[in-house]
Amino acid sequence: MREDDSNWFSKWDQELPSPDELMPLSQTLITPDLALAFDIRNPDSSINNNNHHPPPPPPPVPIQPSSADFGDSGDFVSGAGAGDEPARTLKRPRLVWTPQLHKRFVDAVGHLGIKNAVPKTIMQLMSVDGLTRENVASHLQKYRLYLKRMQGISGGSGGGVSGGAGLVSPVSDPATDHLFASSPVPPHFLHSSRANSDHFLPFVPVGALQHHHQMAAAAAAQYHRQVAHFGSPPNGQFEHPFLARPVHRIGTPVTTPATNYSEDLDSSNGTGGRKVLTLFPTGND
DNA sequence: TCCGAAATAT
DNA sequence: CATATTTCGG
Repeated sequence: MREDDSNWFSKWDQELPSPDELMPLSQTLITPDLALAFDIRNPDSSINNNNHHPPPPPPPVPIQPSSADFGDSGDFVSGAGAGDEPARTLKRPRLVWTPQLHKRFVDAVGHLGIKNAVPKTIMQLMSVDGLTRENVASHLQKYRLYLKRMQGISGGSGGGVSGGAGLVSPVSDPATDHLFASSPVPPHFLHSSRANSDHFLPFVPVGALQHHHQMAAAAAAQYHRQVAHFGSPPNGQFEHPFLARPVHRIGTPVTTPATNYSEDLDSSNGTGGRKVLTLFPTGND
């Protein structure tokens, strides 16, 4: 009996290319644009890490910077093309759920249990800066649908598919695998509500008690449209998250999967270019 | 207030 | 078309 028999995610460790996931849950979700805006560049060479104060200013509350002119309609800054002001009207761009991010999501849900898997809790457990409840809620919704779908198909509790050829696909459904299908799904997810508070979790709710942080997040000027969009293989391993900077680690002799390429995919799509902020996990997942 | 699903936008 | 955001009802 292995000790990890109960942990379904333990398997992932082996499957995952980077088994070095020993860090407590705590990812600083930052958007590239944000990082750039904040001037958070990676000091090449040299270990940086200054204990000195953190980067300038995470402008805690960019929102409502000055209550000088609001209150009455009239500020329709519609045009503003070039130097737009991100100060007000903070419209968060689109969130890109990367496999890694999704994994975290599933992790949290798995440990909480479907029953307690509520957006707020999940969000807190994930401890991902920048992630908001809405984001999680939306994703959670889709996730539940996905689980239900898969269960209905493979479960076959209904019985018989009389007449029509049932045709059940064990895994990887062409119509279902867009993101969830590629992510590990806890087997015992849809169990009946079970008493909670039993899953021993090696999890450390770091975000649970966040220090006094005041909703830092987004805000910053968004200029260039950086779309880091890495394609996702149909049914292959996830690719490594693009690193903001080549933080070459000494080890890693082999590996070095060249699969990581940030090609500039021309956004010549119907809608044209789109600005998307991608949250990247700090570290490897 | 928060969660859940629908509706809407991209 | 798929996915994420926003709105609406409980």
